[in-house]
Amino acid sequence: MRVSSKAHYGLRMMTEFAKAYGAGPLSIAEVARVEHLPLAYLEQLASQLRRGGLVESTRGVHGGYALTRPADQISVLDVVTVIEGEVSPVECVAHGYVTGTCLREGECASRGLWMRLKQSIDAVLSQTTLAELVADQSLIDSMAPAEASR
Amino acid sequence: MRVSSKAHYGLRMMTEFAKAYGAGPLSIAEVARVEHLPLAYLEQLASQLRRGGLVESTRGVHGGYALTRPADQISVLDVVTVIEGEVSPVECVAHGYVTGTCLREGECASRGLWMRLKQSIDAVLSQTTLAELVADQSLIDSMAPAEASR
DNA sequence: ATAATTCTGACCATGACAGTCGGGATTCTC
DNA sequence: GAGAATCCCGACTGTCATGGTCAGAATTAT
Repeated sequence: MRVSSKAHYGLRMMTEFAKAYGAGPLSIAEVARVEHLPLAYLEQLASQLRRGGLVESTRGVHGGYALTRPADQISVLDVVTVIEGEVSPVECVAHGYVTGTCLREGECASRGLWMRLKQSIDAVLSQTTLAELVADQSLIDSMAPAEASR
Repeated sequence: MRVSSKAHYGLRMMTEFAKAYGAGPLSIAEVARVEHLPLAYLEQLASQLRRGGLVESTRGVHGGYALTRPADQISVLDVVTVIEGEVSPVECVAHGYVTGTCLREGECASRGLWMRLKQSIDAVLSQTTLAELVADQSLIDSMAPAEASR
């Protein structure tokens, strides 16, 4: 019951892309720098995000990545799904589940529980967008200077 | 973002114990039989559940395991927690988290998100008790014969 | 040309998961 | 007391996901 740090990294990268949205592509070298994450690893994640359609890339000298749509139209669920695959506590409540695969199907009492759980998780993750994360961060940053001056 | 089958097995075993509650201990051999789960593996899980205080054991010929409290006082969260440890999407929202461990603490915008997520998951899992799972199962069983007669 | 980028595939170390196995300790039943 | 049914425990194992690293190719601005 945890989010992989892979997905977490991906999300952090996406918030950086969100901040840079509209100002040309942002390189992962830059992301690695400000987020203190391993560059080679980010490369992989960025590729996944691109294949998932969340970002588009520009190669060459002033290249980098940019969101394919505004930050308020990309939810955390979108990001997590692209990186970790569908979030589903057990196989039998996944979207692509084929009826009959689970032998216990008929007599399974906990399926309802898992479905409620999945819905609950999906709800939280889909309600939060990258735009909100960025806004929260700005808020935090604006308070930070006072505290950081020790 | 998934529940291990280990925890799932544990839960299934617990519902069997719940059904047998009040009628003496239930052996894991019996559980393995009706749930079609590997006995040797269940032994390990049962030990964990005992160490976690959810069941108590009786050795010897008519031995087995029994819940330490009524099924309506044991939540799914209790079971999952004993087997998988605290359910927490990321380290920094875990119960025993030591402030300062995460370098980004101050400027982390997603922490609020993870806390909401954890709360949401905990809520779903703690609201469902073993008693309810058993009740659901009885309901299913009472409908099943008609359908099973094909 | 060269430097900055993305892109790709291969590689690797570690640990969790999902078991299996062997034998010991306890307790009921005969 | 012998045996059988149990729980108990530690060690072992194979497979897979995670969290990376690395080398080099392709692309593009300067």
